[in-house]
Amino acid sequence: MEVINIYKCLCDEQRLRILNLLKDGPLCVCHLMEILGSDQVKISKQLRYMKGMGLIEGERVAQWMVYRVAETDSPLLEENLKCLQDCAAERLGFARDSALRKSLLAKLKSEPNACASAILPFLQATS
Amino acid sequence: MEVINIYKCLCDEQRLRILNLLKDGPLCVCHLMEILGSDQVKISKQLRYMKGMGLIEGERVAQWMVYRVAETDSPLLEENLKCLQDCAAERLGFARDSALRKSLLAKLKSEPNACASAILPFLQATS
DNA sequence: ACAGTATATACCTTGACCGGCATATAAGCC
DNA sequence: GGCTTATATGCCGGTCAAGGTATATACTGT
Repeated sequence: MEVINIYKCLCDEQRLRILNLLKDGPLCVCHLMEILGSDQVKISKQLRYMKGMGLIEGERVAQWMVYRVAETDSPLLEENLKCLQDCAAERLGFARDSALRKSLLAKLKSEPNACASAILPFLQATS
Repeated sequence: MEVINIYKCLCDEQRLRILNLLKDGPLCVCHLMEILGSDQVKISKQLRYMKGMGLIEGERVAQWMVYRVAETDSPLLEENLKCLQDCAAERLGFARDSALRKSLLAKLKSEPNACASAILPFLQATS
């Protein structure tokens, strides 16, 4: 995970919001679309970009792709995501996004659909 | 100091090196040119960019421009510069740059020239 | 094999930034 | 007012990234 690449990912608001969501646990594309209120192509492109930069990893589960923050030896990204939560949360709507994420996952647990049953095993770690 | 703007400045290696130098105290353009081994136009453009983003401030002293990291309420930049020193110093040659900065300032103090006598008052705070 | 869902990619246009070169501005010195 | 030094800006061509639209791929279920 190259220093410059980390910053290249962090310098876009949509990517920041995605990373803020993924730092709390993996999500699949359809969830990101719903939480961020964006369209599939835009999200896919940002994910591809960040994957190319080594920040995130994707794993296919049936028809879905589950993305997560990549394991790393550099504390830089982790440190930034933590710091952002304190000093920029409201500015970027992180709280709203995280709340949406939480209610979305809760709904998936209480009313599992196909997608939910496919990805829930990956989400248990994060409630 | 906008979060995104901070990251836009941090995602370029030359700008990172400049910020790493300025975090230890103000410098003028000619010193940055010498330490970074780069040419005047490139340096000036990067400084202008970062000034536009609110990361640094410039002050004219006679013929020279003295640049420093802007005062800020957000700890994000400071936190990153600190973190970079630990986790990316060698990768980006920070140590070499800082050593050059130190020897340059030492030389300015022992053999003051026109430039030195103009900017030394601004550098006292940082040894 | 076919249809449907989820996701990725290709192509195009636009805008941002970078490097190189030339030139302009600002200040000091004679 | 000219000359020099220090720094900034304008223009241009190249590259990279973003948005939009269309299309391709991967997987599932029948």
